[in-house]
Amino acid sequence: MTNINLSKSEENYLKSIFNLSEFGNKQVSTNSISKILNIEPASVTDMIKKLSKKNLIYHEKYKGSTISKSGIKIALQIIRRHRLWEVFLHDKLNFKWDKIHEIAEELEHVSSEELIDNLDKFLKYPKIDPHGDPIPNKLGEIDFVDKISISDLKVNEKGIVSRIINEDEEFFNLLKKLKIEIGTEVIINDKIEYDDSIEILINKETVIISKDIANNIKITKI
Amino acid sequence: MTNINLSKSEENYLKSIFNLSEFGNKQVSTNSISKILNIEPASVTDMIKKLSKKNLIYHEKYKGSTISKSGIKIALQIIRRHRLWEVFLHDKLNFKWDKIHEIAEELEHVSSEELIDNLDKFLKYPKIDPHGDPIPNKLGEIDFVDKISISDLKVNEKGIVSRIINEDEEFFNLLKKLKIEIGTEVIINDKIEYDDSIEILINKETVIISKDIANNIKITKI
DNA sequence: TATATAATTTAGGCTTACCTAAAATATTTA
DNA sequence: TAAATATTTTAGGTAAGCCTAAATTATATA
Repeated sequence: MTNINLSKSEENYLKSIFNLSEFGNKQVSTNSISKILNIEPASVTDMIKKLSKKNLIYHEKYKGSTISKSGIKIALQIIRRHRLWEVFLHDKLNFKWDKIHEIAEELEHVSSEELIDNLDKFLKYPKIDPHGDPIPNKLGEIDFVDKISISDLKVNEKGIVSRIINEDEEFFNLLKKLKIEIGTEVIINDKIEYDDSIEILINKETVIISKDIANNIKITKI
Repeated sequence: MTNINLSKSEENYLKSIFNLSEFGNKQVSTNSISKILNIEPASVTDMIKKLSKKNLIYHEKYKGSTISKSGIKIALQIIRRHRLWEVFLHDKLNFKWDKIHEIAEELEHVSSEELIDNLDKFLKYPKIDPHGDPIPNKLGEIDFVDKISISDLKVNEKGIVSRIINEDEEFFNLLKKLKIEIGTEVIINDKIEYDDSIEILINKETVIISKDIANNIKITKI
């Protein structure tokens, strides 16, 4: 079970396929990979063939791709690297929440296992990254929590912000404005039927957020 | 004066050419680049053309290559990244002296300037890396010191080990055996004419080292 | 200085990872 | 369900960065 050495491209495809597959459970279309990676469908087909030959994914012509057990294992390692670097960049190098993703995209492809394990130790084995996403451990084990977003709460229910899905700078700025960060307590005041927007109470202030925003903020119900 | 974005290959060539040129002063042969990078001379010629077109080096057909001002500037930035990462790996992640080079070879190509500046700050602006090599600052300024090696000392002269040139694991193990590290005080007991080996006193122990070993250990005369 | 040898370059090829255009297949809709 | 549309694949092409073999130029040596 020695680790195969994958190229940066192969790693990026595998990571995207894993993410799109919802932890390996869904078949992934060529088009969706194309969109996420900003690469033409024809090129995606090429890479799908390559990854299939390496048994990292299974592919049914014209139907879609499924990630294999070994593919998942590798994808989780890449995600582990990415999230550990994000913790480092945020906690140690004082990067802002919205800048870390881009740099971690590069760092995640430096593949020394010893490097990542030592980094993990140095950071004192963090469980989540600065976005609240769980960090897989050395074995690829990961906590599957926080599947609830603000929009899943009912009126008067409470939650603590645990994870931010959208990593764009604009979204980051919005959250800053709303004074929402990981750990913030949120209470649902009202759900507005007209457009599914939600009135919430944060830090004693009432704000209305759209359904889309609410979907992007995961919480732990309390 | 925006930074050109170079590929990993281009960066490696530029760094090698800079190193071989002795800070830009010497013309570098195609063959010497080929040997250092373990790439066939014909391929080196290809890349030389590419770097020439970008004005990072000057090339005279069949004669050799000289690194340009802007080439030097970029090379120093790559060296800066490499050495800062080495400090991080050694001081923060507790990597052994002989393992850091290989990993830093990868990390040095992650080119975010902000990343390197923040790393520099986090490490408290170190002046030398774990091998004793000086770290260029943000502007590419570098201390040119430690040009003297043990073999340059005369009998009875003293020095403090400041820099280890050879970065191989074997050399590292040898130094460990000899109890030589950066900061160690060395006194020359005798110079043996027969093969130019040198008898030195370290930590009250007398050892004889070959001229080659002595050449690879730079010192500050005291 | 002529010749042998060494260094360098040119020419042509390969793989990776992308592309566009066209063909094949699947899905939606009338 | 047939036609229109969307998705996916195939075919053929490109640039980067490497390769080998052969040609060219420089250097060393007899």
